[in-house]
Amino acid sequence: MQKQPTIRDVAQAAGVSVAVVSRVLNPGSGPVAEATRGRVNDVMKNLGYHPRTAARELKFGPPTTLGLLLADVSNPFFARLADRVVQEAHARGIQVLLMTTQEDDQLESERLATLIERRVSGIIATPTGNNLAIWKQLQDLGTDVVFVDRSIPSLPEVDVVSIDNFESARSATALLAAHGHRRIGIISGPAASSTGRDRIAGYRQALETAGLEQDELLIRHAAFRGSAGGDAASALLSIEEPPTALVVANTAQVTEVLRRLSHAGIDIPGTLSVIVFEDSPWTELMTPALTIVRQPIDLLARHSVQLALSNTQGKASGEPKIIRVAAELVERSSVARVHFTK
Amino acid sequence: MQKQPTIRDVAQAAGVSVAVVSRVLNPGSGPVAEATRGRVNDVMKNLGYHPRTAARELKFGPPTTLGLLLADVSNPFFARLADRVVQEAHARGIQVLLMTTQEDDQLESERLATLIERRVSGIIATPTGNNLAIWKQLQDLGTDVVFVDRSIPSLPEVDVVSIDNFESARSATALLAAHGHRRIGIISGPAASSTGRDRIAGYRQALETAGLEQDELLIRHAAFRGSAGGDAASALLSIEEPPTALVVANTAQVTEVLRRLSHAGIDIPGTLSVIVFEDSPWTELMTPALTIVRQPIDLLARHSVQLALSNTQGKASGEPKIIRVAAELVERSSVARVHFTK
DNA sequence: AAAATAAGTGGAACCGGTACACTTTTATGT
DNA sequence: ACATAAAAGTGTACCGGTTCCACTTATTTT
Repeated sequence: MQKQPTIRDVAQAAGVSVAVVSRVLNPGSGPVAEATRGRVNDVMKNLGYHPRTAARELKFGPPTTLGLLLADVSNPFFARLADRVVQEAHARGIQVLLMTTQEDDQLESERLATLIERRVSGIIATPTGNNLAIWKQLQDLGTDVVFVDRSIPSLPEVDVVSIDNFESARSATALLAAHGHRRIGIISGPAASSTGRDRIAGYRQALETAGLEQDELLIRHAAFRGSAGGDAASALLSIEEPPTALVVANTAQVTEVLRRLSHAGIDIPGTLSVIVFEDSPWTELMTPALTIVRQPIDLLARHSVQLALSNTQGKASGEPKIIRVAAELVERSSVARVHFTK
Repeated sequence: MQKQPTIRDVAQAAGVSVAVVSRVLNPGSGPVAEATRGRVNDVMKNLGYHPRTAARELKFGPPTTLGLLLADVSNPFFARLADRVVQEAHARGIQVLLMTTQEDDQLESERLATLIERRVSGIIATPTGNNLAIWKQLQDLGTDVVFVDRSIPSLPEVDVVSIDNFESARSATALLAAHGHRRIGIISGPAASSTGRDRIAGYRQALETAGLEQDELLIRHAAFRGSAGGDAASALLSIEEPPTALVVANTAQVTEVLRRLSHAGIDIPGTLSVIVFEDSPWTELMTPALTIVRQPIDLLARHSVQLALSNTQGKASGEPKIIRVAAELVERSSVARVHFTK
């Protein structure tokens, strides 16, 4: 285990001052003779010298790190978002510190404290909905905060990137209505989440347009974690006049819901037509292939990273940005015309 | 946007020296009167003071950051690994810098350079197989390197955590043989990857034990990325005497293979029995439910983090550690007894 | 009561880079 | 050839923490 060489070691070995080495390290920061530059570079290579980021960051806040605070990376949606965010960031020479909250606001506040101490330049997050004071503090500190997929209404000054939840749920519901379904159920995120509320609103709008009766029994909120989705599905199926179609608008709970339907022996789409908010390759492999709402994760990632670095890159803006990208309804085989049993 | 308070601001506001504030910050580093401690804490709270990690890291290498270098987080296996690694790390107060290589050794070398500059204390990685010199340098620098899921044979001094690839493939193949299959195909990772080789070796062992003929046509290597898996599947099905059973031992390509089989209208398990290395919830939702090899991701993550921090935590060891955890064969419905058509 | 010990605090060097102000060398113009 | 400007290089303060050491005051010990 070698001792790590410092800039002074390099300077001495190359017979120049540290200032010159620093200039070689940061081209454009000052003149260096070609010959000297070559010599210094050689020495650095020989010594295996690598400048320490920590030392560099001490002088200026680092526009070199970004915090990515997600609920749960084992959820494919977040996993793919993470993948794209990391790629986008790397393309800009930025590193990503990944943290997870497990939807726990206590954990969230701890993670945020760490991010503050690291003085990250930006944070991309799926907020739990609490810790309002900390989010505000972050912004006051000049950190670019971007909420992705969800928002917190009481923090209107934070940038938000998400799909158009209202329109996505509306069009999915409308498709079912167009297939003749009159009892359409929906399982969405917690009522406290912006995502959940917007999707329910879109759902209601579609019902209204189609002239269908709204039945609160058909609307279920399920927590993001645990088996809440499965329970919601069971509950929906056991009501007096069960739905003939179902929109699963809680991404995190899609597999839970499907598992429950499968165990209950429900025939899709014979007994129940289904549309899910989930765009993983396996949805196409199912029997039947699932009709899905596809979220353009690439766009979400690109916009998020851009916003999270916008202030840093001088493009400071007055107004908070709200970016809504359109989701795509992909029709496959899990939606059927309704059986007119009565 | 406030100016960030420093330790000196706190010291002044509290009417003490910076040394005292530092002691309050690091309990155990020296005596502080109870009254003083309280006053300093109050001031810190009022000023919204947070010590800068960068400054702290300048004095000692940071045992506070870990690099996680994965091929691709959109692959559910890696995603869940990332999730668990992050949780394990957080439980120890460690942060995780997430990077992806897309299996590209050029990108890998760039990411590694960044990790060196950051002086991370440990790296958990799925190596591409190249960049040998850099990996060696990392170790010389005292960074704890842990390869997870794969290894590089020419770097025997690096710790490795993986499932028992040989045994997993052996038992999967043996199960198929026990169901009467005599033509068993396998799609595995690149021949250059340790994972691919070990799994093939286990496969051969099972065939030998069962007294079955080995046919090189039944063994296919598929790259981790792209549509290689699908092509391998098509190729397998079009040989003169096609297999009646298939082990898909390349985790990254499982969905590609299944998609191709599905499009080809192959009946599973009627025409083809299938076992896949993939432990996502959806494998149970398929029709038929897939027989899988389940990788104990929790264990992989826990051991990886432990090893990646072992030197840091003083538990330096002479010998490189090789940890193999057992994978579990979960029998479901995608394996049938062979049809004796001849 | 004097001496030894412990507790609480402050001063300043240090970590490894960056950048400003400054000096020395080389090139340019007439 | 000489003045002058541009290029190359140096010294050093600084970023924001940590820590060693010296110093003062309070508490014990004999």
